Amino acid sequence: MSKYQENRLFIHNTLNRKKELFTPLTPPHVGIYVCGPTVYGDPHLGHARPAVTFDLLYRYLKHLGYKVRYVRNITDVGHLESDADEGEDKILKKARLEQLEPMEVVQHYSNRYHEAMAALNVLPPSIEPRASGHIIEQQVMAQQIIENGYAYESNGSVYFDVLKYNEQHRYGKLSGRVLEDMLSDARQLGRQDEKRNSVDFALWKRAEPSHIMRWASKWGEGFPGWHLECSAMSKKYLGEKFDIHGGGMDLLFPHHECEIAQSVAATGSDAARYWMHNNMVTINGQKMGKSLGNFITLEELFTGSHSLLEKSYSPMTIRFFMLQAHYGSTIDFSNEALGAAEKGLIRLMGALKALEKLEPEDTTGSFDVDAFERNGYKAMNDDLGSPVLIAHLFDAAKYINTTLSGNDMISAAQLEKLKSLFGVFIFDILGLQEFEDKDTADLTEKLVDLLLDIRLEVKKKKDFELSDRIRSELASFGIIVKDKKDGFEWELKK
RNA sequence: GGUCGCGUGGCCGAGUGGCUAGGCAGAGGUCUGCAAAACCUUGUACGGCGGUUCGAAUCCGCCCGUGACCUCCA
Repeated sequence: MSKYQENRLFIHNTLNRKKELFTPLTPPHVGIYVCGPTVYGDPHLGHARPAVTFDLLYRYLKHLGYKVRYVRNITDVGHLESDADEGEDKILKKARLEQLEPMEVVQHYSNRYHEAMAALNVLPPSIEPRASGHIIEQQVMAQQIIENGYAYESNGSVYFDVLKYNEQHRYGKLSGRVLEDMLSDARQLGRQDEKRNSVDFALWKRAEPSHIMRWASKWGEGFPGWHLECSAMSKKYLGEKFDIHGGGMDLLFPHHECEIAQSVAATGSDAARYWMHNNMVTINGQKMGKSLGNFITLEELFTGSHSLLEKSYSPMTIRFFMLQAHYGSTIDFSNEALGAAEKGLIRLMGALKALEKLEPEDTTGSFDVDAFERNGYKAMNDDLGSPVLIAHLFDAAKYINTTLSGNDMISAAQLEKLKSLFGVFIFDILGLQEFEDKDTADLTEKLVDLLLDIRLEVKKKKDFELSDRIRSELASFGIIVKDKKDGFEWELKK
């Protein structure tokens, strides 16, 4: 019996705003599509949230024994800067500013993103498709939508006919919006002459002569619209109907609403069965934004090089901090909160190490390991309740420490099971890693220097027994000490 | 203005109609040459006002505060 048959996983489905029992379309296979980054800048805190959230989902589903295909795209074309002006592509704009080929920008920031995700121990997805690599698929889908009567060509661009679509389907079923309200609330937009209605959105956009990211199409040279890539690529790799679609809450409207409309218009299927949305990140209670001056990249966080940061925070601290909040809640970053998370993580990892030192006895200790197991899974089954799972881990940590200090005991069976569960929960599911301090190398240097300084003092006192012992023990670790007239040098032997 | 969400002890953050969440910080103690760690003990918590109920922080209404989306955004 697979684990997924024993565990009833409930996930919050944005489609009806309720927690629903997760049942895959074709078990044991699970298909997930998550909206990835638009690669035009360094990865920041906002990128980490969905990445960690859906990494947790991915890890848990795999742990339960599902065979998961996890598709997370890279958007390297198609996000318009603004609908009101020239509609300049973000990546194109960045390329202009930095005098680069657009694909250079894309490659550079894709690499940066991957580095940051690896540091956060976010597993790479099964497939990471790029929008620019799926122009044909997007054109085909746009054409299908035209043929089905839900899109029209206008002056070299193709627009989705939202009003027409809404006659037979409900545009707004995901975000809870009502088309009439949107129409009455419509703002005066530029280029509206091309669109039949203000709410229509582009499937294909004509490229102005200055636009260097362009592809040939039957409608002329242009580039794909904002939302089409995800519909086209999810269909290609997961099929017309798949299990879970994820992304940030900010994408709920219009992005995901448009995806549903496109999929229905093209194939008749509304694509995903479960829609999951992670909530946003705030900094000191404020939305993170470039204009607010509180925009923190992951590298700045890891190195502490931002004026708002009192110190650096390791990738694992960031990951742990995010997991201590439920993915559906906003999470506020502050030095105080991060510092608390860091200490908590150290405590947890300390208990993990303490586990190795415990000596089992014949008597069973007070901790109910079976209940710990049940409660851990129960927490995860309840819409990925990582904060509750972590709370249970802290309870276990307390028991481990109490036992180590001689105030409780543990049987061999308990110990074995606890070790196994700690491994499963901490490493497999939460995806935490041993605390790898980025300063470890620096620390080693300082430590050896300190030890050799002390050895110098010892030598002055002619305690050669101790000084020789320091040298030979260091040598046993591969550190070769070379005495100089007035000091020392040392090196690490390969 | 419209839509949706949130408001929990010094800080972060779960939860839920009646039973200790947890972490960090604080206080007292044990241990200790000192310190740290660990362990033990400790906190009038649930925005305000009404209502439903035997009982609400948990359900309903109103108000206040706050945030997200409505334009690109993770």
